[in-house]
Amino acid sequence: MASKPSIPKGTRDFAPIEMARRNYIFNTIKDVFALYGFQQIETPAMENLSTLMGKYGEEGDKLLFKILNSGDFLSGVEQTELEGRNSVKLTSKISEKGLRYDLTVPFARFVVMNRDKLSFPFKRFQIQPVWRADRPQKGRYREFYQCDVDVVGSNSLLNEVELMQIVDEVYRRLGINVCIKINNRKILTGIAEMIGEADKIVDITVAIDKLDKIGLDKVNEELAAKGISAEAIAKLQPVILLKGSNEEKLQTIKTVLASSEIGLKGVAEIEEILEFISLLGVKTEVELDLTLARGLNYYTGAIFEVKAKDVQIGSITGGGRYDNLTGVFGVDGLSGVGISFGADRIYDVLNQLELYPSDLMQATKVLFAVFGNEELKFAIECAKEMRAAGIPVEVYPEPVKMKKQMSYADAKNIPFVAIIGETEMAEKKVMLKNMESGNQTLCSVQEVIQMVK
RNA sequence: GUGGUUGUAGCUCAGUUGGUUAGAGCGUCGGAUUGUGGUCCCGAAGGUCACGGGUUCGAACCCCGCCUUCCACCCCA
Repeated sequence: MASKPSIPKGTRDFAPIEMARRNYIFNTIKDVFALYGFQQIETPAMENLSTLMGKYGEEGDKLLFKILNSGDFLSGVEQTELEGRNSVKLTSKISEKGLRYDLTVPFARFVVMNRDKLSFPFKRFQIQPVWRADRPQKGRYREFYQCDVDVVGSNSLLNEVELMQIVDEVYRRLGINVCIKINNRKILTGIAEMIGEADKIVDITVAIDKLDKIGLDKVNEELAAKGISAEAIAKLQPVILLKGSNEEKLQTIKTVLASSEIGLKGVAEIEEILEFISLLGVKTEVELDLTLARGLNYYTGAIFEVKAKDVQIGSITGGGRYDNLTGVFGVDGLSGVGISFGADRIYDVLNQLELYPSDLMQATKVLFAVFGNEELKFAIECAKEMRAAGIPVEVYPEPVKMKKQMSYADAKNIPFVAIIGETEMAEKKVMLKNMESGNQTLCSVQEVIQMVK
C-alpha cells in the first residue's frame, strides 16, 4: 500500500478556484503595467550560487535553497572534509546552484548580461515564484510569488511617481482601499547624522520601523540595546512621534535637518514627488511616514509601502529606489527604482473582503448532454461549430444518466445545457436549458450561439 | 534558528479516568424518478486514529522520537 502523498512544508497546490482568483490578480496587475510600457521578462528558477550568495546578508544565505550537484556530488570531497562536518564549507563543494530568493538579484544579473541589447531606461516586470527556507506561518510560505516592476537606468523622480500611479490604478481596479506610505532613505540618513549616530543608521531604521507593531517604549529599548546614546534617543523622539499633514511634517523635519545636506535632499525629493501626485490627481491617500524604513538597507532614496485600510495585514506592496543595482556584478552607474506586489497577501485581502468578480469560475458557457452514442457524434459537431464562433463549450464525454450530466453542469456553474436525444437529433436541433431559470427551448446551433453570446 | 501548538472518513469536527465493533454533518456514489441539476426523503461506500517506537491484560487517549499544521520571536512578501 502506497503511503499518503504529501507536499513539502510551506508549499501549496492551487486548485481551479484558486488559479482563477490568482490569475485575476496577476492579469489586473499586468494590464496596468502594460499601460505604462513595462515589459515582462522571466529568469530561471535556479541561479548559480555565486550569483545569489552574499546578496541578502548572512541570514539570507541560510535561507537559500541549494541544489545538490548532479551525478556523484561527493567525488571532489576529501574524507577529512566530510569528517570536518563544516556544512558551510562542504556546501560550496557539493552544490553550485540554488533556487532564486527574490526577483531583484536575478534581474540585476539579467541587466548586466544583456546590457548591450537593452535600451535604457529599461522598464521591466516579472511575475514568478521565489523560494526561501524560512519557517512557514500564516501568509508565509517557502514558495511564493513576487510581482516586481522596476525601472533601471533613470534617476528621474518621475519614475517614482509613475510607480505610485500604478499602485493607485491596480488597487482601484481590484477594489481595495489602500494607503501609500512614503519616506526617503536620505531623510533617515540625515536624522542619524543630526543625532550623532550616523554609523548606526541600519540599527536605527530597523528599530523605528517596528513602531506600529511594538510601540514606542519597546523601540526605545531596542535602540538603547543597540548602543544608541540616551541623548540621541531623546533627540529622536520628536521625529518618531511626528504628527499632522504631510506639509506640516515636512516643515518640521526641514528645521530639524537644517544643517544636513543629505537630509534636505531627501525632503526635496519627497516634496517633488508629492507635487506630481497632487498635480495628477492620484486618489489614493499618500502619507509621509518617517518611521517607514523597510528593513532592506539597499534602498538609497524613496521608500514605499502600501497598506490595506480595511484588513489587518502587513504591507501588500513595497519598494523603493536603490542606486547602483548592478554594482555587485561589476556595472556601476545604473540606478533603479521598483516595487513588488505581494500576490499572496493581496489574495488574502480579496478573500476576506469577497471582492472577486462573480463570473470568475464561469468559463464554459454550454454543456452538451446526450442520451446515446449517435447523439454524442452530433454533439461534438455542434461543439465544433460553437467553438469556431468563439464560445467555450464542453461535451459530456459519455452518454450516462441525464441526472449525472446535469449535476456536472451544476457543479461547474455552467449556465446552459444543450440536451440532445433522438427527437432533437432528428430535427438537427438541441434542447437548450437555462440552468438558472430552468426554462428550455428547442433551437438550432446558430440560435444557441445567438442566445448565449 | 528558538519556544509553544496541531494532526481522527474526501472536507469540517465529536470521541467520557485508558476498556467490546471509533461517530456526526457536509461531500461522493446508489435509489425514489428508464429524458432533466440546485430542495426533500431512503440507502451505501469510505479509517493501520499522521508516521515509528515504548508503557499496559488492553492505547485515538499516557511516554519518547519524527513529519506536518498553526502561533510568537528572528526575519520577511
